[in-house]
Amino acid sequence: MHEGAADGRAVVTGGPCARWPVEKGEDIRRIVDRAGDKWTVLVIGALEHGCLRYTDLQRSVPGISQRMLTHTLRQLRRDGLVSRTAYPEVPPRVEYALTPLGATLLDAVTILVDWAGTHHGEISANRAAFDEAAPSH
Amino acid sequence: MHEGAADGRAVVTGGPCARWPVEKGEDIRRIVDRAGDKWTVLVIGALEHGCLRYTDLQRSVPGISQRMLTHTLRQLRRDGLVSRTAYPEVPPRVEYALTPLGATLLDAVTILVDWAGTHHGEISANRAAFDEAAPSH
DNA sequence: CCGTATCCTTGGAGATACTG
DNA sequence: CAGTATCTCCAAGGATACGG
Repeated sequence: MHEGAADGRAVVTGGPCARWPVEKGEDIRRIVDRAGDKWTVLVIGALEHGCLRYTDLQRSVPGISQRMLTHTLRQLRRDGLVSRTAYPEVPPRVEYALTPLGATLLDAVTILVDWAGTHHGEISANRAAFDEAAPSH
Repeated sequence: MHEGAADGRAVVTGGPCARWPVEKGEDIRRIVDRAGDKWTVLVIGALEHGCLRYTDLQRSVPGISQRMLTHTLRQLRRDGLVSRTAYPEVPPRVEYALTPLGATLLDAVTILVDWAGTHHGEISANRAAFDEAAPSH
């Protein structure tokens, strides 16, 4: 880390630090991307209280399309975040539930949601003020 | 909204609970959406150590285009998450920094990133196993 | 009931070129 | 240096219809 630049010139900004999940953390970036995904968050949120079946999930996550529900569930299963249990019954029944790993993600995501809930008012106010200052451009 | 259906039918799964950020929490949903945004996360991550100027941010967040950097910064400023300071100098200089509010978001997001880092290996393994079990379909 | 397959639209995002 | 403006592309996602 060659900061400091002891030449008397402007040092203010700190330079290219980026010890964060860039470069090397491509994988992590993709995971965060998925974890922050709109439908992902809502689906695992819906599974917070226990297992749900397909149609229940559809009802629990208003606005989601079959396509997206199926797709999201597939990703989550693939990552081992939710489990799928199919009962070979006359009217087919399939239940989805969070895995232990999925539960830990729920925790992390809940923090973010809580953050949004806590500061939602402040942010709205900020937006209003900003838009006020910059009418349309 | 004609839900409820008090007809005594199947109750197993818990029904449409969704005491989560659905319906009413449209605002929260949008905030989470933004907070989970790829570039947003990377930009505030880059600002973790202090203020940076425009070009420094470009270097700190490899792969970001000017368009996206400008756009992301605008959103963040609008939400009051980062501040912008322009110095009226001969070669223009503009510095961006996290606001206190932005710092709290960084905390929340860091938890998610840490989660990704912690379970990244496990997830990769899960994916491999899943893809193994379902070759192409 | 539980999905998969297909079409089609929208806007997110990169590349490029230009101003203050 | 610090952006803005414009074009284009592509893929995420909704609607719909069908299969197990």
